[in-house]
Amino acid sequence: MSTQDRLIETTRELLWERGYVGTSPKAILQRAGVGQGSMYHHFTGKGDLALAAITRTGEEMRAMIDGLLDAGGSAYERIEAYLLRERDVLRGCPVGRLTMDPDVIASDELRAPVEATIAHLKDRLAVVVQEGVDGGEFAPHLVAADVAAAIVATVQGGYVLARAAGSTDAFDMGVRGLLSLLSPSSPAASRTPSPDLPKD
Amino acid sequence: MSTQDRLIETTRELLWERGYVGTSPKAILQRAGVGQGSMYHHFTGKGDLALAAITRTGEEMRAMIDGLLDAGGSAYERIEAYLLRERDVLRGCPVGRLTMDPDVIASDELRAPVEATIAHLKDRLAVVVQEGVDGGEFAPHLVAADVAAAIVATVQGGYVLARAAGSTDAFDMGVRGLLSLLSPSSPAASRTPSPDLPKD
DNA sequence: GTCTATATAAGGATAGAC
DNA sequence: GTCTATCCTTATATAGAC
Repeated sequence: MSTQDRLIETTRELLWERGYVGTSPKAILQRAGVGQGSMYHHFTGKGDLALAAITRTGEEMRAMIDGLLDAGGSAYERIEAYLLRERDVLRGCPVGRLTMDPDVIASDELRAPVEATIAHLKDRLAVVVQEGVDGGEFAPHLVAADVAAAIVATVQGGYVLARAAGSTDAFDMGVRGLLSLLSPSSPAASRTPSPDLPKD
Repeated sequence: MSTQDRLIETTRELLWERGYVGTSPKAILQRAGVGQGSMYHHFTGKGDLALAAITRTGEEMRAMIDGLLDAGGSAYERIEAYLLRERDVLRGCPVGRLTMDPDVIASDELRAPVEATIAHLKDRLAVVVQEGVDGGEFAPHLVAADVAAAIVATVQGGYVLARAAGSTDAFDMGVRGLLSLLSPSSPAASRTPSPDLPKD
């Protein structure tokens, strides 16, 4: 791995652990094992390096989301797959946590990849929810975009609950609660989409 | 207001805006308009002052929650009142945002009031949800504690979505999505709890 | 390209005058 | 109780040697 890559990867780790304001160039350099000069050779400064790191984290997350939602199965199953995917819950979301960082939010450049990643997740989920509504899996009055936002919010908020309590339990509870609301009629039944009906 | 109170109030503001790692004693003193000596006279240091500030914020929030949930109305109405209460959405939650602060999470003392506040909110909502289930307002298969966690998570995550997008819209969408899931059968109908039936 | 040295400011706390 | 002065460390960046 190149020195430049080492810097980006180390920065990704530290941004995840401590956020932007909590991460110093010195901490990055020490953990990466490189000198000051290398960093300022490849990047103009802390912000520039953080931008590269956040961008890469966002790309990775989008790829993971696409992988989960592109897999087969009913709408409910794909949403369930997203909600139940393995996570380091107590570490929080490497993208979402940046929204609580004042310097990230204050910079349109740093916020852009965060916004793009969250928007992508919401949009992809909205399509799945709409498919579920159209296929009769979900209640017909549901607004796909609203439910998608609720799904993303439940996950992001689940991290908050878990970290507040110092335990992953609250995250799991929130996810279970949301899934139970998504399947109101038959909680334990296998859910097969009803066949398409002629629309007239 | 005493100097001590000025310090606490100013610290609450800054913790809300910038979190713990992003808030320096110097910034507090400048905004409060007091000298170094006063702070170190009343508090042992930054952490001690932050503890007082977080504790007060937590107490205020708990009082507000109780006020909302103690008010009359159906279970749905009280949950709706909590979800739709006026908020400075783009500022985030003054308690929840602290869970993303590495130094707060690393300190059991600083985390305690955060945990207590979130737990109180979850517990109070769980009681309301259970009342809604028992009264026939909500689907009988719902687990109150799980749904309560989903409600809190939707709000906390809604802040994340809103701040990522730089707009309050996503917060409102998530709340609408959750409310629509809570009222699956009759989205627009007025919801009157069905009368209690004898339990045997 | 990478390193060490240096510079300026800020973070966080102490000492002691008033 | 409150203030200013001082102290040591860290944050962030630049300069220049190799």
